[in-house]
Amino acid sequence: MNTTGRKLRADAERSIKTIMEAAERVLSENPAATMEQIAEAAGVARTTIHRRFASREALIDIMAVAAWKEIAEAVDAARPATAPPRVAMYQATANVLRVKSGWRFALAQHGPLTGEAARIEAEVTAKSDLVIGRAQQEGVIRPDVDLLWARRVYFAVLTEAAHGSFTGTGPDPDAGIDELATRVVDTVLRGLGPGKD
Amino acid sequence: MNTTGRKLRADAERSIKTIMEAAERVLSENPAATMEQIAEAAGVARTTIHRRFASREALIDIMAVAAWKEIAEAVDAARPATAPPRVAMYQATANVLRVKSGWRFALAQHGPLTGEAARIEAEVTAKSDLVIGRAQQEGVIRPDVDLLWARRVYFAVLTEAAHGSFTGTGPDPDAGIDELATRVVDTVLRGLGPGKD
DNA sequence: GACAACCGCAACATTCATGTTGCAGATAAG
DNA sequence: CTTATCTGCAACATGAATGTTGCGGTTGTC
Repeated sequence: MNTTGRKLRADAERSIKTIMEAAERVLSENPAATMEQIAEAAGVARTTIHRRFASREALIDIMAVAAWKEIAEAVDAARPATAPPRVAMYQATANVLRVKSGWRFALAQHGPLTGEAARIEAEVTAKSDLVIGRAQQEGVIRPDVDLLWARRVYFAVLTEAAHGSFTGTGPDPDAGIDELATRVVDTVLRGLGPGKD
Repeated sequence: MNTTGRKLRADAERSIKTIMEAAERVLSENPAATMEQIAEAAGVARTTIHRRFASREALIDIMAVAAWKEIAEAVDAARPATAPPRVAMYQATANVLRVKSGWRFALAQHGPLTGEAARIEAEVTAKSDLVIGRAQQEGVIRPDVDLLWARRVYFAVLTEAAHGSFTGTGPDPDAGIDELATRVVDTVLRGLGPGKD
């Protein structure tokens, strides 16, 4: 396989991309799917996968890194350190939902992450905590709320929202995502109950 | 193995119980654990497991059924059809959290459930919807909230709360659970933000 | 157009989990 | 106490998935 970062030919790069996309598709429906099934879905021979990825584990790890990089970009694009907390939360939620729809498997927790992926995940977590902390300082989150709990709840609802309901790229795929993001932030901050009665 | 419901000897029943408990322990830490590892944790020979359970799949399925039965009892004990919605929600949450702490693996989603377990899960879902629907009628949940979304959010937060934080049976193991249940219901209904400002 | 890289295919080696069988000794039940 | 059941152990069968290698043909690259 290719451990060295040597320059690859164009068709090889294409194979890698095709394989990772197929793997994501197949594994998101059946995490125990075999290399054979992935190869078939990708339209390549099984040996080609082994040529490009040292092992099944390596393939999954590389997918996780790629996915988490996109998540990190999605969060950064929401300007977590500078934008008003509410805006940052909404933006990050929408961006992350978009990324999650394409990396359902790679972003699912398969035990604790390791290596590069773990590092990026930690970065994302830190940035999330930053936003949540700023949100509390500015009164968007109550002062008595534990921030660790706040993050866990936010992640849980975000992940739940990402399940299903990515039904086909209709006329405007972003409309659904934007609405979903609004609902996530709204639910986490206001809850499901009435304000005061 | 034992397909027929014949009367088993006391030691056989004991084995079954021990195996299921060990399986829950081992599989909750590593869902891909082998029968060998489960047998070792249970202190029995691997062949004994196969004597009591037709296959790995059967073992897991039986565990799922047992776990969901306990969940169903936990929900029923909260009187979902008659108790005031807030009370029922709180009671069900506390009861379910207790059960979840002992059946982490068996209650995790391993693809859609089948057979008996699926039936019980559907029952539980129906009763949850009942409580949530009554909650909305009585104004505990806003009228504009989609009930399917409400259930999904509630389940997501409940599951999140069940992760970790079952640290040892201290002097009063229920104190932690009760506090956790309060926090779950409070978070879902009030959210993390201020009431009005 | 020449050369190197890449792919499909077939064949093989290896490892590992699952499930079975038979038997000798232990243990519950009546 | 007698009998049927249960367990551990050792051995075996099977099947499946992973990973490797070599070759002939194809496809980028310069």
